[in-house]
Amino acid sequence: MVMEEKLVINELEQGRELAKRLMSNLKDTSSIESSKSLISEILSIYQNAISMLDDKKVLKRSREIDDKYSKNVIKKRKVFEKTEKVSFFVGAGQEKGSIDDGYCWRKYGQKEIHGSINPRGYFRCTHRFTQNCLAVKQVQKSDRDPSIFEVKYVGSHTCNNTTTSPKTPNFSVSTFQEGNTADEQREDIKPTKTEEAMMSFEDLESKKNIFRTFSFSNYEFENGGGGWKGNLFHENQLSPAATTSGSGITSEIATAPASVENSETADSYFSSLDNIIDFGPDWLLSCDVLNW
DNA sequence: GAGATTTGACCATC
DNA sequence: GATGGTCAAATCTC
Repeated sequence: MVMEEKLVINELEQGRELAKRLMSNLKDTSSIESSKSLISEILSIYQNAISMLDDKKVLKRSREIDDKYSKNVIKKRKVFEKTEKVSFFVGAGQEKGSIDDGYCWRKYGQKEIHGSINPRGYFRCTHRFTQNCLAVKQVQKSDRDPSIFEVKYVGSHTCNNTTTSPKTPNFSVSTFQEGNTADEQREDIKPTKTEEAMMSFEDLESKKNIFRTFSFSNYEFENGGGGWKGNLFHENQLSPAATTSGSGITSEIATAPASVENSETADSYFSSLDNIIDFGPDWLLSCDVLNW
């Protein structure tokens, strides 16, 4: 085990001890201030641990990219120069119908993913060749909760075309952005062009709201409409309505814990943390206390 | 017939 | 060698 990993483990162990103390404190309603202080410490420790892991990852990625260009070889397997990956968690009851995100997607592949029950669908922008739009998304039904779809966006739209007028979909969203620490993600959320477009038509009051689980009605769903060209919402062909970049380590994770497993970064962190601390109702309470 | 989806094959990466 | 991402021919839908 390398030194950095030992340090991370040490940090997490400290967090575990603090969490235990926090649990004891929570039984005593008179020690709320003390609990808040402990929570701050815990968060700081986890942030350190995550940052350590992130630094390692960034260094590794940097080496990969350097290798790619130094060899001047075109790789068929995509090496994303842009690390913007977003996961969406589409709520229940949406297997049928459509969520129109205003962009036109074309499915170009589907794969059985090792360790996953459900296949992953691969979509790219219809205008890929006409407008050189490199936006891509991957859609996979959650193994834990079949009513949830996990959607990963890679790249942003450079095309001008949108398929329809803006829609108001009904889905829950949880996001994370690869390569950023949790605090950076919360405080420095910069949407892509796609995201800006989506936010404008969804009438979201602020970027902060994106990181709250939300749902609102969708006319097409509720009326059984066949938007999105009438066929994109069979199980692996959905198109969620909004893209947001930013943190996955937000309250969304806590509100949709069953859905983070395929996230490349946040899920691994949280699956580990989950073994250390039992994220129960108190955890959600803690998030509220800290204004997450 | 045009455009979208399906699916097996190919290939890069790990 | 296993896995995941993409290609492209076959097929389907409108």
